[in-house]
Amino acid sequence: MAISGRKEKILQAVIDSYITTAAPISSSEIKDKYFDAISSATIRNELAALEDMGYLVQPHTSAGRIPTAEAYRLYVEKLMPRRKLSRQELSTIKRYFNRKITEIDDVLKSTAKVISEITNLTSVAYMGNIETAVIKSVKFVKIDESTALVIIVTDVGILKDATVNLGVDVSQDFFDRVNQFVTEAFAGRQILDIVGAKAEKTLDEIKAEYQAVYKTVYKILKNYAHDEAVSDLVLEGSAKILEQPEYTNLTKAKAMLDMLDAKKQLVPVLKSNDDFSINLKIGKDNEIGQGMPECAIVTATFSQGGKNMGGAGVIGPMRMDYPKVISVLDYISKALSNPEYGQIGLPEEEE
Amino acid sequence: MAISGRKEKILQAVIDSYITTAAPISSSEIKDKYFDAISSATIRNELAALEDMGYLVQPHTSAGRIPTAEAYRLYVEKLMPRRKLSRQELSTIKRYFNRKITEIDDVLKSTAKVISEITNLTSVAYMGNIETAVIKSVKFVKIDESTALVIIVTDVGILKDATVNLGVDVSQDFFDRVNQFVTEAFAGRQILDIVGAKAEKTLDEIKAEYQAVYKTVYKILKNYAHDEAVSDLVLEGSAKILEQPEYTNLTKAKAMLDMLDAKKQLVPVLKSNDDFSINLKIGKDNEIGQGMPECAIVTATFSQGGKNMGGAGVIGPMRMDYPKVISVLDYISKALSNPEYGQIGLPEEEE
DNA sequence: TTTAGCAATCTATTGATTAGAGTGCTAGCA
DNA sequence: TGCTAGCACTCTAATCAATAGATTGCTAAA
Repeated sequence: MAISGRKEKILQAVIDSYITTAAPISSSEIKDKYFDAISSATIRNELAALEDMGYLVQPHTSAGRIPTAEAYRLYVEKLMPRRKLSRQELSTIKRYFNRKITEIDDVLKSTAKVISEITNLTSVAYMGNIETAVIKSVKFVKIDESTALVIIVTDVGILKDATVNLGVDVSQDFFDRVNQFVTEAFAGRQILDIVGAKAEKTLDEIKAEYQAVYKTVYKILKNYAHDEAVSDLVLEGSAKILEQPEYTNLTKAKAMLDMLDAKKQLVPVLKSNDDFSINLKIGKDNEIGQGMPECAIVTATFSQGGKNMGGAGVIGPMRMDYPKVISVLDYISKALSNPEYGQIGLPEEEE
Repeated sequence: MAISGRKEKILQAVIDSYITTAAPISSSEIKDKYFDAISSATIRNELAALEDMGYLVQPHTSAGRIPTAEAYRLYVEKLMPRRKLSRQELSTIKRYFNRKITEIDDVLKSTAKVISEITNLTSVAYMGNIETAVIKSVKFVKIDESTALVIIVTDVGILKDATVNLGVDVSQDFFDRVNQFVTEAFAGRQILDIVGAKAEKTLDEIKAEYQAVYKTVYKILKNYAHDEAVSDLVLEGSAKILEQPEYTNLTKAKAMLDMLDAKKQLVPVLKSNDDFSINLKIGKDNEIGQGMPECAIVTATFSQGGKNMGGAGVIGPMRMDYPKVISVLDYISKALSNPEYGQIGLPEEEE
């Protein structure tokens, strides 16, 4: 059923009000604050209709109305006023990204922090599937007599490096040759390919002296392809969830925080539906097993060269300031997708 | 005033009971569960005396007694039964540390995780002052045409590297010479010395082509000497705080979580009193500004070669399972202080 | 189609009452 | 001198009834 213009306005009023006050709104309150021209009784009729349509509910008979998940969805898609970031918000973002940012990890941390600060919600940032990254080069760097640092450079950044124990002291010359060998062996290929291919190069084909390093790199890549996803999820401001009135109920708060603590569970929810740049999951959309409390998750993805690099977003009550959240996410998503954009993503080089 | 043997036993009974039940204990309950030989009236007298001595309080007149911070302190120092780790706990620890552990960061994460899992409390792990680390070598590694990775190897581990933009494509030969130069310039010295010394080498003394790299390394070290401490603090299981009955009060819970969120505040508290291997801060000891809720912080430090490397511990209600907490911390502290101990700290090298 | 009016419903708060827990004190006993 | 039984006293927590207030849905009239 199509929704009339007046109904739309009333629904918007209810949502606007609920987003700021967190309390059910009554027909007379709507009249006073939003519609001076029509009576509360008329509004009541409209409210009843909106309730029939599934956009509103009453906590109990003698209470006002609150929006349903369906209402929020409509709100975000059609009703919501679009807004721009304020000068202050923009400068907050810039401030965060002007710090030293080197590894992928740092980008995630900064992103999550700034989103949480501006929206006052729990935020999350994660990296896209690293498996599809293409390796550009591999280097062994000698650290001391018997250990080396393995550095794997990919098109999406430097992988968190690992040290390996070589057992014996080896010459610089050997390192040079090894580096040439491993780069030749791995460069230009996707991690997925390398790990996925069955018994790709039998070890026999490899010169004996390189077998150990080959195995080492292979093992590191395999690690990344599998369980590493979890560590590349950064949460910020999980305590902020408690500021929301919907989580004054301690049981709900606990459920929420537990879910956040077990980051692993979040990954599939966050990574699903990555087709759109802004993604809204609300109410039933994001059931994680049983214990998932009612909440909304808004995420934005960022990509470079058509390749999905990762995403970031907020987790909070369904009643959240969508215009603000979406404008922030939109900005940051664009910024991260394009390093030139506002200097974000580039380390500051001056003093 | 000295405390009689029977008072000690009664106090211990009160604390034992309170640690497990979280409820005030009455004189008759003490009699039933711990002292069948003497009457509840006698126990009441002793309890009144212990209250006068400052070891017990009553929430209200018709309630039982609960221990004070003072009581816990005495408990940990004298009364508490020492216990060993169970086989299961040991295997949990081993399981955590058998994963790939490379950078300092990973050690902190694993340490925090395992402590939190075993004690069921919020845990924390941090790195000691990096400023006193002695630099062993510095390396620039070429990543692509115009960027390089800076690796600083110290006696406490590899510093998280920063990428720098070189602007122009430089030859491998240049890298080799640069690496020799920076290592000569910085190796063997404490970060603190380098940063602290005023205008140590005027840039004029340095060959023009090396000035940029010199400045880069200097800047990185300066960063480490200052604000970097915060990122080297890992928290785990902050939601666990909500499982404790003392934080069913939402205001208290919020205060606690906020404090944990603002990791920065924690640093001075954690790093104070690092003289002892096990450190107990309880009640008033750890007032952080105004909002700090009543809680206990138990930390252990670990060191290598007499040098303080960092610490780890738990944060929870004053009523916590001290015997367990302390035995875990003690074990982990020893393990981390000595890499040979139980294979902890060494990456597994097999499959 | 809108609106005024009103009965009906439900929540939230208050106050009073009660049952129960636990203490402190007193007086008697070994 | 130290222990204990007994009892009055205090405080909490739970229950219940009563009340005030909020908000609706419905009806009938404009």
